[in-house]
Amino acid sequence: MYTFTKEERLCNKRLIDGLFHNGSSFLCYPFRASWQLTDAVQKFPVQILFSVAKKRYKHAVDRNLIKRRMREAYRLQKQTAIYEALTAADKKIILSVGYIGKEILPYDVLEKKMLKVLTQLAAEVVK
RNA sequence: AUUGCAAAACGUUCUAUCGCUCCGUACUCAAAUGCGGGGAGGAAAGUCCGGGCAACAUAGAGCAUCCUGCUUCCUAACGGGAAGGCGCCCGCAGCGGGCGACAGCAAGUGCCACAGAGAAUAUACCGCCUGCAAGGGUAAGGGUGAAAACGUGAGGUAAGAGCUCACGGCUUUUCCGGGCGAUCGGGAUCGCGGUAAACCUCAGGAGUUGAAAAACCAAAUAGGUUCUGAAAGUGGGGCUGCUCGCUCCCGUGCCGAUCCGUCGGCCGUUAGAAUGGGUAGGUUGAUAAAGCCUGUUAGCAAUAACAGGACAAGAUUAAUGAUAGAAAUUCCCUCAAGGGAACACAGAACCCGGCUUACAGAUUUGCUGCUGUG
Repeated sequence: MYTFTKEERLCNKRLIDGLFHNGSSFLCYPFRASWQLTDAVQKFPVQILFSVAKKRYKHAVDRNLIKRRMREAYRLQKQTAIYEALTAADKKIILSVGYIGKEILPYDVLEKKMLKVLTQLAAEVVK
C-alpha cells in the first residue's frame, strides 16, 4: 500500500531520455512534472523519478533532503491520488517530478502541493 | 579566574507508526512473505599531493616541459610526519613560544616605481680642494629614498676615498676540532647594494589515462563472416558509434538517346544454420584494507614489532528516511512555577596514507610568559 520499491522507480536510461525528449509536461509550483504513456510491461501503473537541480542547490545535503521529502509525500498519497484513476482507465505512464522552488519548503506544504500535482496529472492522463 | 589561540578526543539521545537498502534464515523451482541482524563523517567536502589496482605504451641516451629544494630519521610512498640546525619576530640576553619555497645574485643576463645630482663601468645639486677663469679633483658632510657603494677610529691627502692599518659585521675558499649530518667554535684567505614566488644555473624526480579503468555472461533484434539453397552478372571504397541512408569507382548488366566516340536513368537480391564481435542489460572489479580498537616491548618522538578483540556500511536514476511525542544542551521572558526559541559544518560512491578548508555547543591539556639586566 505505502511501499516504494525498485519497480516503482524509473531506472532505465533510455526511457528517461525518451521522457525528457518526447513527454508532455506542466508546471505546478514548486514542481515541474513530465509524463509519457507507455506500453512496457510493469507491475505498477506509474514509474517515477524525482530530481533536484544541482545548479539551484549546491550542497548534496540539501538535494537529499528535498528528494526525501518529495519521495515521502508521493509514497503516502500515490494510492488514492493516482493509482486508482489510472487502473480504472487501464493506462500506464512514466513520470518525472522536478523541484524548481527557490527555497526548501517544510514537509506539510510539500505534501499538499504533491497532492495537487497528482490530481492534475490524473485528470490529464485520463483525458 | 576570565578571554583569545593551538592540539587531542566528542559533536544529541530514547519511544511509537509508516517506509528504503544489504546480509542471514524458514518455506520455495523462483519470486513474494515471515523472523533476526547491519546501514554516513571528522571532515564522507575541496580533489591539492602520494600510493595500491587496471588498461595501453615502452631498446638506450640526450634535449624540451613540469614538479621539488637546510639535515637526519619515519613511511608502501609523499610536496606528509618526527627530531634537530639556521634565520626572523615576541624591546635586549638565557629558557620558552610563534613564523619561514630555508640551494645559488662570488656563473651570466635583466629589473630596482616616486623622490633624488646619482639606483650600479656613479654624467657631482649644495658642499670641500685646486684654478684669474673655463675647467679639473673629491662619495667625508647635507638633502632624497624601501635601499646611496660595509660601520667606527686613526693614518694619509690640496681636499678626499678600504687608499692603508686596528677593531667589528656579513661573506667565499680552505685548515684544525665537535657532530651521522644540516652546522657550530677557532685560524688563514677572498670579497662587500637588493632581487631567483625575475630569466636562469645546480641537484633530485616525473610514461599516459583513471573504476564511466578493466574482466566476464547468456537470450532477443539488426548487421558482419562462413556453409547450404533460391536467384544468378553479383564487386570494391568514403561519410556515420551501428543500421538505414547518401556518395565515388567498377560492371561482356538492363532501358532510352546517339554524329557509334559516348551521354542520361536503373540494378547490384533473399531463406536457413553455424560462428565470433558491438549496443542496452547483468555479474565481477567492490569493500577483511600498508584498515580500526586494546595492551606489551623498543625508540626523545614520528613509528615499528608482537599478542588479543570486533556476526567490521556497500547504494548504482543511486538506500541510510518521514511524521509525532518525550529528554539533554544553550539562549530569551519571569521572584519562582512555567512559557517560548534554537540545536553547527555537512551526505560514502574502487580502496588506503596525508594536506587544506568549514564547524553551534561542550571536555581535557598547553601557551598568551618567567628569570636577570637597563
